[in-house]
Amino acid sequence: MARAGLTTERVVVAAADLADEVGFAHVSLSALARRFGVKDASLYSHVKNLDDLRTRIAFLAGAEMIDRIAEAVAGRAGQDALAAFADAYREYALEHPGRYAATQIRIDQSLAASSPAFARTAEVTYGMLRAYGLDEPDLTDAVRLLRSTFHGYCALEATGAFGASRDVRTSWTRAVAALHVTLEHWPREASTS
Amino acid sequence: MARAGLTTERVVVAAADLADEVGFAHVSLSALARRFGVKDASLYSHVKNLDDLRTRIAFLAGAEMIDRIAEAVAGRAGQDALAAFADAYREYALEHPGRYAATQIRIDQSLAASSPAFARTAEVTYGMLRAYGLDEPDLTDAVRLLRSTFHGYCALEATGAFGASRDVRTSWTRAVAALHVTLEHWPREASTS
DNA sequence: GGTTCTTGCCTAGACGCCCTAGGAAAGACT
DNA sequence: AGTCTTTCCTAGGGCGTCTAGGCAAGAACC
Repeated sequence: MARAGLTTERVVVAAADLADEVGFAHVSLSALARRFGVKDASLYSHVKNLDDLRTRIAFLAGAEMIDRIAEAVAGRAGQDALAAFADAYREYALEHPGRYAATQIRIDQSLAASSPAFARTAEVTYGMLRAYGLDEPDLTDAVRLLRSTFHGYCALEATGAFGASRDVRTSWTRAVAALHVTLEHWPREASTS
Repeated sequence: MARAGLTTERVVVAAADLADEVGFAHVSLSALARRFGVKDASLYSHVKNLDDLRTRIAFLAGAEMIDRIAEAVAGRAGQDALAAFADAYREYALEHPGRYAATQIRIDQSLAASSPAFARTAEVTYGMLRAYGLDEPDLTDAVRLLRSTFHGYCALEATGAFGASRDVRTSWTRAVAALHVTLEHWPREASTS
C-alpha cells in the first residue's frame, strides 16, 4: 500500500488548517486521519497525543502570527507602529480563527520560555513601545493592557459578541487610537494612588 | 429505588459548579451524572443535549454576573462606577472560571435577545457610561473597548498568560484607570480621521 | 386505600473519539 | 538479495454522546 508521507510538520499544518475550518475545539485525530486517508492510530507515530498536537498548533500559530506582525511593524514607530501591530494582529485572528484560538491555550511556562516565537513576540512588542518612553514596571502594565484589548476584541468579534449595528472595523480603529493616547499620557508608577 | 430529585435547574447549577472545578471544556454529561449518582441517559429528561446544557450554563452565569456587577455599581457614578464594574467583573471571572468561560460561547443572536440578563447587562453598562456624556455611535465604540479590555484581561489572566513578575491586580487597577481617562477624553465621532 | 397516570430514572445499545500493543510491509542501506 | 528502520496497519479497551424503550415511584383520581 502506498504511504501517505506523513511527517510531524505536515500533520501539524493540516491540523491547523482543520482548526481554521471547523474550530480549534473540534480538531480531532480521527478527523485529521480521515483527511490524510489514514487510520487514526497512524498519527501517533508523529504526534504524542491530542494535547501534544494542540500545543504544536499553538506554537505554529504563534510563530506565524509574530512573523506577520513583525513584518507589519518593521520600519514604523509610535502610532504608526501601534496601528500596524494591531491590524496585523486582528487580521491574523480573523483569517485564522482556529490557529488564533490555539494560541490561547494554557502552555507550560518553561516550555513557552524555550520557544523562539515567544522571545520574538516580547522583542517586537517591547520594541514597538520604545517610542513611548516607558520604563518598568509601567512597561509591563502597558503591555498587559495592549494584549488584553487586542485579544479581548478579537475574541469577542470572533464569537459574534458584537452586534452587527456598528461597523466592527471602525470601532477597532478607534480603540487602537484610544490606546495610543493612553500610552502617550501613561501615568508613571510614582503617581499611582 | 429512591429518585435523585433532578430538575433542569439543579442539573444546570451542578454543571456550572462542575465547570468551575474542572473547566468548562471538561464538563461532560457522564461526569455530571456520576455526581448525581445517576446514569447519564437520565439527564436527557432535563436537558436536551450537551450543547443545550452549555447554553444554559452560559445564561445562568450571565445572569449571576450581571447581578453582582449591578450591585457593585449601584449608587456610584463616573470613575467610581467604572472601577466597581471592572472589579466585580474580574472577581466573578476569577471566582468562577468555568461559569465565566461559559459566557464566552457563541450564542444565537435571537436567543440572546430574548434573555433578561442580556437586556440588564446592556442597561447597567450604558448606565455606567452615562456620566461620560457620550452619544452614539461613540457609545457603542466605548462599550466595545471596555468589554474587550475586561474580557481580554480576565481571559489572559485565567490562562496564566501573564508572567508572575508583576502583580496582576496592580496592572488591572492601572488599566481601569487608563480606561477612565480614555472615556473622559473620548474623541467625538466627527473628529475621527 | 386502591387504581390510574405521569414521569423520573433505568437498561441496552449504536456510534465516535482517544490511545496502546503488536504486526506487516514499504523503502533505505549494505 | 538480504537486513533494518520506519510507516502504517489491525485489534481492541475505555470513555463520551445520544436514542429507544421499559419499569416503577409518586401524584392524582376515585
